[in-house]
Amino acid sequence: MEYNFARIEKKWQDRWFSEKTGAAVTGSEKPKFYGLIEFPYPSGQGLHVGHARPFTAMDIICRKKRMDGYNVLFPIGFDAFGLPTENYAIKNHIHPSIVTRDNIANFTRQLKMLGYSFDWDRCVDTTDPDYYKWTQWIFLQLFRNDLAYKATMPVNWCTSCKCVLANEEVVDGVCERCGSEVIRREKSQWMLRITKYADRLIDDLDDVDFIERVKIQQKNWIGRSEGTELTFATTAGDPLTVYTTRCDTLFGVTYMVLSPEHPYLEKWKDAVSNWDAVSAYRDEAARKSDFERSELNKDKTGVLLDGVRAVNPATREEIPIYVSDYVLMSYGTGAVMGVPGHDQRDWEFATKFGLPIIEVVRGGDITKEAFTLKDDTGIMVNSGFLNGMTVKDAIPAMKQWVTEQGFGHPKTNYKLRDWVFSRQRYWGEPIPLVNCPKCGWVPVPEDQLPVLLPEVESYEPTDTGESPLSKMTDWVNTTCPHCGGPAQRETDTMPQWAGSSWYFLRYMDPKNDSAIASKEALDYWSPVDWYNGGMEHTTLHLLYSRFWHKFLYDIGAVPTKEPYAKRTSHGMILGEGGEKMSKSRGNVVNPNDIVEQYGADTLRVYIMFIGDFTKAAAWSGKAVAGCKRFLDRIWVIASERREGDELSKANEKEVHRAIQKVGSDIEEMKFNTAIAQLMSLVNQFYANEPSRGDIRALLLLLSPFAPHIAEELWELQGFEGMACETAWPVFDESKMIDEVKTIAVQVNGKLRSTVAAPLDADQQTLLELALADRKIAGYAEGMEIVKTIVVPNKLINLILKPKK
RNA sequence: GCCGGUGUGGCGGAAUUGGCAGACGCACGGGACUUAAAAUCCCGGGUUCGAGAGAGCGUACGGGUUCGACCCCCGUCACCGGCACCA
Repeated sequence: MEYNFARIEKKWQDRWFSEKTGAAVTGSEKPKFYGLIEFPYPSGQGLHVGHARPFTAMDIICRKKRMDGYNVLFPIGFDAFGLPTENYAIKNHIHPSIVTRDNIANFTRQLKMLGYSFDWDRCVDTTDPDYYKWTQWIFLQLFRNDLAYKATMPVNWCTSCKCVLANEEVVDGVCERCGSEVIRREKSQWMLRITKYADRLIDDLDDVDFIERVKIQQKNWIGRSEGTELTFATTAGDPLTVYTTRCDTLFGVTYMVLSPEHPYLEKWKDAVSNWDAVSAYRDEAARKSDFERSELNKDKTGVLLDGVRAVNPATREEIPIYVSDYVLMSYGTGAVMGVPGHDQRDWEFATKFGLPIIEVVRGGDITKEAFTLKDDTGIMVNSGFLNGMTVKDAIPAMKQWVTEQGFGHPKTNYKLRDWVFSRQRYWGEPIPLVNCPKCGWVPVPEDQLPVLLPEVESYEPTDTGESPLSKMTDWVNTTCPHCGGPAQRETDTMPQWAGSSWYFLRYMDPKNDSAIASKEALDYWSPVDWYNGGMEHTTLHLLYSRFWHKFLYDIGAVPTKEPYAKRTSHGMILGEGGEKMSKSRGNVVNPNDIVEQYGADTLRVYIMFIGDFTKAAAWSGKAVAGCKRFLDRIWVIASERREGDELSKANEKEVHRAIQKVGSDIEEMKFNTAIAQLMSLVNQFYANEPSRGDIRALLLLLSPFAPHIAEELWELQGFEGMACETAWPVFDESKMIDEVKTIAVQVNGKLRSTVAAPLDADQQTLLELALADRKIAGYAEGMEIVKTIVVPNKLINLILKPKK
């Protein structure tokens, strides 16, 4: 009989979906396991082989967990709001909701074709009003708790998408999505106060099992730094406050710098004698994008503020104040103290402007570059009461001094900024607020949610930068929920990150119409036990969703502080030549083609065998065929009716080892070596005819990886039920023992021979066996044994030296 | 520049974390079956020298620790990812 994968895969998928073998049961007595993958964006291109890697991995884990007796929640959904769909809709004059519906249908078909054991009854779609009702509800809670606010600020503006971008969406000065230029633009935007959660987002990482590089990347992104705020008196009267992490260098401050956006510039206008030059510099800086301003190795530029001077509180000396765009308004206070001896940027500025450079930490050569080391090697000099101390001691000493003197105080700063939450686009969740001339911003009452996205004629972006919704006057004009007077709806929509910030909660109870999910479901399923996803989401989705979840925890809406107990990450699938897959390179592999040619099981096995799951891996068409060959070999050996329900004597050792190895490899995401182990087992069966019991074990081990062929062979062999619903086999360590061990024999640390020895042979026995070996005897000739090192059951190393 | 990561045959990758480097697969070579080819099955293989038994050299490079190092330590180089005038 032939291995007809197309027929078999269709047959078993129909059966799994009709019998709902992937269904999760809220409240079951079994232990629960919640395995999560990042739900896909349903693009027009359809499923990519890149999706297949993490999806197959988590499917294998979840299938194994079910066999281990867990009540598994393994859900799927679609993150369907967003720009590509909207752009496609505009270009082809099809409504985004229709584009979305078609794309979801296509994705669903493809996901089912790969045999993933999702609980399809829990499928969510972020563009479904029954879903985004709750996205809007969460926004309203944020608003009520003063975590959403409107602010006019310079924002990143994509010139092509005609839309505001979050900092995270700007990559190398261009739009992450379309690659167009991003400029700065003043706009009034809804903001979320993620910065209020900065400390908890860092500190609570200690309580979760995330891979280390995710934790480090999140910490770096949040960028907490412990420093000091210092206040300098000025001749203009206004005290000037700066932030520094090196208050120990205060005696070395020889000038001050303000950012071009610093409010004091306007304030000091009359006191500044060269205002024209200052004003011109400021205007020039304003015209530049953030990217231009921060371009690599740019020469320092700046202008002296002629007429105002600051006073160094430590030395009491007057020092000049400059304006320069190397100081950012958005970090710290927008002003810095210049310490050219011990900060490289200050050193460059001082060198260019001929400012004095004072050494206050000994250890470097400040005529050549700034000496920036902060460790114990530096000793304070030219620094009054700090002289002779190490930098390490000087920092707290200075902190204490400035605090006592009233010049400053300790201060923590963060690189993290608040989250720009508005988008001037159509295809997103409407922000459920009404602007009333009398009452200000008023939330839409919760019983009126969802605020539906209105049907519009044109959803094209406007040149003014207003949302397309602003043209819908019927929809925009409404009454104030508070005073009943005429008012206007907010026309901005939410960013794509909104719907994905809480979707894992909705899976727990997806049809609930009175809450994001029932308390019972939240208590039962929380937290997500294992979340696997891409590293590219570490500082966006993963951080945003942790923020929302902590907020929901604070208002009592969810039972855990953290949403995800464990986070792992997979490597990218690259094209055949090791380059990123892209349409322009023409190296994109379509899963449909692979499934058609080899079947879903082959694709699943190959994508897991391709290499280390955590590292990038290049596609190989030849190697796919090798995996098909592996399944063919299984078909041949397992489709034939076998005798004997026990494991065969010849194979039992290898079977037990495989049960152990495959099981532990799945837990550790070492899928490639798990499959290698299965291949070895099949090779073993080709050498020693397997019993029916041997085949049974093989099929169970195979079933998470290649579930269709495993079920078909399971049925052919006449085993009961379905393999995917059978318990994972148990290994017996005592059956895995070799009675005879091959022992490596080293002479002076070099491998010279191997000998066969009984299990657990002692040193004396091993020594005798080694010396009985012809080659070793040759080496030992005329030598004496100085030392013998034995690693039980592994190795004996003889240290020899010539006899005197 | 800073923070992470990686570097092993012709190729993808293994190595119980200090104990026989190269599992498993791809590609390749040889054999069996076949009129022939494909498919399948069996065998082989790091590299150099050697007819051979065998010996030397081998985990990016240079040192070190150790009876013993792909693994630990110090230094260097290359590539990948993230951040980047964050004071």
